[in-house]
Amino acid sequence: MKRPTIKDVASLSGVGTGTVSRVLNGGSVKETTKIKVVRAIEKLGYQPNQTARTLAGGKTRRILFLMPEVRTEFHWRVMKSFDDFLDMMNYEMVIYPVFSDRRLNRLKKDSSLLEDSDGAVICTMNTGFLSKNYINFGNNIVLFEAQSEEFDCVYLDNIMGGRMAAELLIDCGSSDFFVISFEEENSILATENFEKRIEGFTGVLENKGYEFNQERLVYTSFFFETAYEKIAKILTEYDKPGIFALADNFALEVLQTASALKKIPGKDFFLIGYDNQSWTERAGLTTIEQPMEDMGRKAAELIVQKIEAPGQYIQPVKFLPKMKRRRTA
Amino acid sequence: MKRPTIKDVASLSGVGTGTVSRVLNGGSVKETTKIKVVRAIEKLGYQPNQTARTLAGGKTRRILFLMPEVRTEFHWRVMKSFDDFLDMMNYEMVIYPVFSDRRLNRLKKDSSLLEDSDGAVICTMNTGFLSKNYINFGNNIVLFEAQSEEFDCVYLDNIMGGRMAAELLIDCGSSDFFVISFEEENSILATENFEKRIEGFTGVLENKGYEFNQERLVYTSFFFETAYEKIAKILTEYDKPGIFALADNFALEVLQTASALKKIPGKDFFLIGYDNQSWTERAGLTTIEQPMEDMGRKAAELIVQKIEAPGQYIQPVKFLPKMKRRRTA
DNA sequence: TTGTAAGCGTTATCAA
DNA sequence: TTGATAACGCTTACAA
Repeated sequence: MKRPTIKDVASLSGVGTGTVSRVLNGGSVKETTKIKVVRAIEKLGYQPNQTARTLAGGKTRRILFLMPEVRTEFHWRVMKSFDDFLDMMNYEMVIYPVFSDRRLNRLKKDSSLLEDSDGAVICTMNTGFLSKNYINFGNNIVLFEAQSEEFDCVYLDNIMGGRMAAELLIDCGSSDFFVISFEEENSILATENFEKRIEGFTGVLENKGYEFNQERLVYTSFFFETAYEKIAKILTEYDKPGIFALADNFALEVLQTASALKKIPGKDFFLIGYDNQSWTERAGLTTIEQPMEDMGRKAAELIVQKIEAPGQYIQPVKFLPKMKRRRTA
Repeated sequence: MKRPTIKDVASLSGVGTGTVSRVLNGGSVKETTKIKVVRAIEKLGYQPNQTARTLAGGKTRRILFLMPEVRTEFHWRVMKSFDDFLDMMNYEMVIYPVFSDRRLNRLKKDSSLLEDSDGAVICTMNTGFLSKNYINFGNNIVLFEAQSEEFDCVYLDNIMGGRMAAELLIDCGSSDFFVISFEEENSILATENFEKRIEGFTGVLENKGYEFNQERLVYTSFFFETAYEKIAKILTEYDKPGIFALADNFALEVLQTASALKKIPGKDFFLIGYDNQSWTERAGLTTIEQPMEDMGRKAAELIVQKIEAPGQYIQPVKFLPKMKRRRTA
């Protein structure tokens, strides 16, 4: 049994296909005919064919969310907030995980997925590939966690975040400073964000005459704690070291190492995280907040705006970090 | 500037569209004309329009992966392995995260997304909603981490996993047994898997005359460690307790609690995790392996098979858990 | 307010 | 081996 088409609906309700299309898409139709059509639709269990719609120039009401990473609390919360707004506007979100170069190349090679979407949000990704014109996104693009002159974008002022961390740590009385960062596994993941945090951080230190060199940059990983020894060394060899963890995840590792060593945060050492993840308040971790929900929602607003009112100017939206001061610094 | 179509290629190379289509899809074309066409394609930078292809009767070569959870190592690795095979077969994977009832209802209400896919894999979800016929998936469905008579499915024998845990813990000499589980946040997430682990576990205990009641079931959460006190109590009040953590995540919490309490795993208490996550070997955690990569690949094989050779029998594929014995038990 | 018909970019059939 | 042409199911002028 074949699936009913718009023609079946039209003939069953005794109208033209144009009329059916109009009731489907909200054109003006007389109330009585509308009722006839709706009844036929229900009777047949008709569902419009999305492929045909797209080909005919219609909208999909679907937005593609490109993300190189989906496992972090940050991305999870951004995604949910993004979806909340989209749902309200009657759009649908689909995730395209870009966890490898291969996935990215696939997208470049076959852009049908993008064409089947009204727009795309590109999240936490190196955007170098974009300007190379590899991909024709049809212009409905919003960048997330990236800065750009050419595209609408939503990002946090990471340099300021780094500065705030340095200033507070200095205030606390530290004179030896360390940064905990991570080793990237995914070359697509935008690391500029982390570099800017470091830039802001070391900028202030230099300014105030403190030393900082590459040896004070410790690498761990997002999902496995791998820097125990190095952190332990910092905690034991320095007096009141000031540690800036570029993500709350890393701060957790410091906290646990300290706990094993019986070092007390806020007294024996000072620690600042980044993100303001949900567990940090309970843990008493001083951290730099990223307003994830606000940022996710803003990205959703921008992409919907672009779709529904094309031809606007590029809007770069900068969010400001906020210090959440708690026990560790 | 409009994107070139097959017509542009045809006229530039002086052939008909049918011929171009044939070189694109591997029909028989004379070598010399083929060269002309290929040259035109390259010159124009022509890319076939997937939407038109689909409408003209083709497939989308796209598979939707429905997941209620994307943050765990388990789902991440399954997803990657799944994608590896799909990519090899020239399919494209897209994720539809089902992190709320609302998302699920959306899918029920508007199934265009599903129709735009050649098939769907439904992962770790309560499948009750499926039999209600809410969704017409066009029959290309594979269930993952769920058991069913009506659908192809890939799952692990969780009852056996539970049994193996109980037997080993008994062997180790424990006589007090505990299970660490989690509190669900997402009603769509299939909890049957966890229930079956418990079922197998307690089944063996009862059989061998050991007591187990609800009070010995401790709840924590996947992403936040919330059971410190309860675990500490178990570790201090019982002699050589045997602890079965229903996921490695929970086992990690036990390990950390024990470390703070100076209790030695494998001596003061025995601990078995579940999954065989990548950090467990280094940590010396005894755990029950789920062959994530094999399972992901199998699901990919099944869905491709269903798409390319329809009308097969339902295939339920059961994987067997494997004990990875290490220091903690 | 409505129906008709011309696209949208392919694939597939059928003559040539 | 080819080219012309009819689908595929919809949207959207345009005319009535």
